[in-house]
Amino acid sequence: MEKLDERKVKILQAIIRNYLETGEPVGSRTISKYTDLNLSSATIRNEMSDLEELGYIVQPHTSAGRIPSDKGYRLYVDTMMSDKIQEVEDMKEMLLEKADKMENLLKQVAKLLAVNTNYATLVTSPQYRSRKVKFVQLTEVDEEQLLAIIVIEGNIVKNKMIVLRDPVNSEIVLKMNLILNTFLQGLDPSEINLQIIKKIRDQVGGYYDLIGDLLDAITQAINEEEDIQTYLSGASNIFKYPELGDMQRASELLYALEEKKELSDFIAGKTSNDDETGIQVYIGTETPMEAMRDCSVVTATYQIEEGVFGKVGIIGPKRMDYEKVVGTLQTLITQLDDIFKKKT
Amino acid sequence: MEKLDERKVKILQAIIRNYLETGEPVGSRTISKYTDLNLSSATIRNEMSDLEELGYIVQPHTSAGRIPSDKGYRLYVDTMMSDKIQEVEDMKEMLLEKADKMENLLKQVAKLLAVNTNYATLVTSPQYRSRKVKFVQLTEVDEEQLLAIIVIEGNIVKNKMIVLRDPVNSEIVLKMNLILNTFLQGLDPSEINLQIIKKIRDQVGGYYDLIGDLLDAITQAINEEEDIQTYLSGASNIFKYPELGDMQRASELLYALEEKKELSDFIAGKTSNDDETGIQVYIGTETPMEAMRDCSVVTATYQIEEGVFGKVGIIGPKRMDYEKVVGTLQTLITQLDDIFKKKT
DNA sequence: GTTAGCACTCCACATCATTGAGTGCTAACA
DNA sequence: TGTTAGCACTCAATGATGTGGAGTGCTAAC
Repeated sequence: MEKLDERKVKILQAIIRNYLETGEPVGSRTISKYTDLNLSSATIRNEMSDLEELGYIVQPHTSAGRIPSDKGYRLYVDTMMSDKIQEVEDMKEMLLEKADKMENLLKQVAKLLAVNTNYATLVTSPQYRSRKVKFVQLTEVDEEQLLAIIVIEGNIVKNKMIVLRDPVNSEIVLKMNLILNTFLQGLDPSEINLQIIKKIRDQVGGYYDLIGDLLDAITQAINEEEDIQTYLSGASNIFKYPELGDMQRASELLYALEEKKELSDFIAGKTSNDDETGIQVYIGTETPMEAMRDCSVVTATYQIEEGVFGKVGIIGPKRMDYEKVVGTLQTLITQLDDIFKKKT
Repeated sequence: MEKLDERKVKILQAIIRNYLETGEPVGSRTISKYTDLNLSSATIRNEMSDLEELGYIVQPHTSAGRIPSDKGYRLYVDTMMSDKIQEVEDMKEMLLEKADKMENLLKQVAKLLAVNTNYATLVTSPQYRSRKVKFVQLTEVDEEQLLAIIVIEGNIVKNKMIVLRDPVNSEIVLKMNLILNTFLQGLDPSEINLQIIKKIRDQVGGYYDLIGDLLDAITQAINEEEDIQTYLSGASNIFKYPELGDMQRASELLYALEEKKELSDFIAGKTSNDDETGIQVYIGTETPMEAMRDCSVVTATYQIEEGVFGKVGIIGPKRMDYEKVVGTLQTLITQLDDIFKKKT
């Protein structure tokens, strides 16, 4: 790739900035006035012609101004963005207000981001890597039901009701409690196999059905919700950007957002590696989804504790305000870090 | 209100049916051919003129056909709908597949409905009337944390981590367990007041901070999620109906759907009274929301157990296929009933 | 009471001209 | 050699205009 001289860079920057604001193709005269380069429109035209040849900008049609290409945006995001400082001080307060439950917190985050940025946002629930059993606790609810509480590494609490086939007495429950804990502590659900079951059965002697039911329930509870939850907010913001707005496109896009599967796979999938802040930008066709060819996606990774990650994604038009979005995400991530540190 | 003679009813019915299918204003000639009345278009015109005067149909503009008014739809829904039998046999199976957790079940329901009907659907989580404590169980997690598990009437399980200010020993935890249960069993969160706290403090003697923290955590856990959750699905279906489709409208509507508060208040709010099946239909301006003036909403109530209700709402264009929607909801409700009965 | 016929209305659609923003190119200038 | 002014050209957007067709209302005849 040819290196751009400084003037070309400035012009490209001006074009992108202007386009981000207006959403309209920008012409040479505009740039001539907009920048402090003091160049006539004609000169700009020549430069723009070059920039187009190099692939940084494109013309939607012959007699229109230029708009940035994906390549142009990419250059802008990679090298030209100044680190704006963000004024999202109040975010933290608002976050803390309802942050008592993880699920609510994440919903809150999604909404907050959507309102702040005017784009659609997607937050995925954290993915717990480790699923080792910390301890199990059985409690009698009534004659017919037993409540199993399972605490997993990272203090995730799961619970499951077990319907009893035969009545049991408190003594048995106590015994079970003890035995289950001895055998299951520190185990992964994948490690709960027939051998373990056999050992437990040998220990207890009898109650085969019950043991089977219990272990079933426990593994089920642990594995439950393995499918990452995703929280979507601000989808209606899509309509604020006319370039996404012809029914057809908007419909597809909205469908893609609703049908979160593919999107959240994409967002959650890649662990960021190149950027130390964990923020990544996907422009246009850099996203894997057809419906999003006119969009850009900015993702960030938050960390709850060692090894427990979740993702935040912002979906907007290609002309999204990258600086603001990246800035907002950066502060958000630090805020979240603070909150989680405090909680633990 | 004047009574319509049989012929007028037939014509009105034909108009509505036709409009439901096509979404276009329907003219006299169409009806003349469409029905088995063997009347010329001129006669139909006269009748239509009458129907318009009576307010059952309207003309979007002078030289166009007629479309049903809200009043017309209302009559149709109230009296003219034949009870179609629905072919949603497979629904039940699909439902059971992932029905292990209430939240997942409801999401599943919303999605299923959206896919089946091609409208947007909204499901609200059940509202538990009774919040009486069944029992409480404290467990030590580690030196710094205590896990409180609270089971509420209806076997709703809540849990909460409590960070300890001072270390405690197992003996104290056991004692607390016992005392908490004796005092809290059968109480509503509103009944946990200073008197109770005082009584508990007297019993334990000391550990004032701990008791305060515990009771705080417990009441918090009980009240948490009192705000009804709502699950939205199939919002992108909106775009399938051109009459909702000019950007402006669609945007407002989508926003209303996303900003679930108002909508879910409305859907959850009224307890159905007039229809024994609990299914209610709101047409156009019968809904309280401005953004939905071009929509109809059909709601149904499901029951988990005595006194525990949730709602299901389907949002579509006024020309929604009322028969199908009502039918589908009816079978859904019975399916849900089955599932919940089985579970308990 | 029903029907045929006709004048009328008005939206939808296509056609056409106009406008204006923007370009590319060339020639002149510094 | 880089910059600029000028000019012809392109093309989307806009608006005016005309036409066709679907549909109505009304009247007169059956």
